[in-house]
Amino acid sequence: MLQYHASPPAAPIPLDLIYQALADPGRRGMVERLTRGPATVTQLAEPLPMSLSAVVQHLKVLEDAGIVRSQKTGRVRTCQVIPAALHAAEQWIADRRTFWERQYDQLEAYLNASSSEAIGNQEMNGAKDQE
Amino acid sequence: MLQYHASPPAAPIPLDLIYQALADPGRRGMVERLTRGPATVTQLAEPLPMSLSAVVQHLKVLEDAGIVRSQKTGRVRTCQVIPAALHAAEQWIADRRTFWERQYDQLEAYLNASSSEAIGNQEMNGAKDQE
DNA sequence: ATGATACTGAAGCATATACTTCAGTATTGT
DNA sequence: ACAATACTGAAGTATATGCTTCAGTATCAT
Repeated sequence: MLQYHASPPAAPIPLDLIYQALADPGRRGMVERLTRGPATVTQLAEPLPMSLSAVVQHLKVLEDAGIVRSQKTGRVRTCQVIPAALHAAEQWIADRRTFWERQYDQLEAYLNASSSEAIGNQEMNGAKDQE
Repeated sequence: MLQYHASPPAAPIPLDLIYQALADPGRRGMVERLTRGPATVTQLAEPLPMSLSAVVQHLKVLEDAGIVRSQKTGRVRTCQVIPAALHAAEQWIADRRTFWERQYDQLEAYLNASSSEAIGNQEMNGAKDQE
């Protein structure tokens, strides 16, 4: 069975670079295009309102972030997505989500338990305090 | 029933700002702290190796991205996470993932179907390393 | 061989980021 | 009242980002 985790993680690329790479709409457009299949630099550039040079620079950001891989054959550079990096970015958020879901569950429980009391206190502090 | 989607989405904050906000390790640290419960600005600043002013500036980035909300009571500003923005960021990646998973499924199917043939098609490969 | 194609790479430039320090302003504790 | 606390906001500065243009260098097609 072919797994998309199959490629060697090589280096655990820092989330800094991954999120930074995704922060640009042009780069997200490139990723979006690449999730539909491999593409050349020129194809990636085609819908974008900027020079080829600029696109190549964006591509470098994506490659440095480990989101995209490319190789040249003849004069054409073909690019494709590497799922692992995006997966790491998704996972970081998912991990936090388990926390805040629990937090909201606790808040919900608290509100249910004290529904007869004054709820409109001015602070969210009222719900929980720690440290 | 209290839902964490309950808060009004107000504006659909652009992914640019959300990913940009997450690109900084200090800000991710702040989010991480806030997923464990509300905190004051000073509490957020405590583990970070920078001035309070810097932390307040990071907080502004998180608020502009819709990731964090805060309000002041007396002289204390208390902050908490707003799940919606992070959920949007997670969702964007999840949406792409369905594409590349399908893509890999197709590749897998292709490989299975043509396992007796030459695998080295020219599409992505050549396995040319050149840099 | 010649020209078109597909990049590559260096410079330059305007704006954005990530801080710093310093000088305030309300609140709160004693 | 007075000092400590918890920020707030303006400047200033160094580096990073997101482009541009221009001048190449390899292919590839004819």
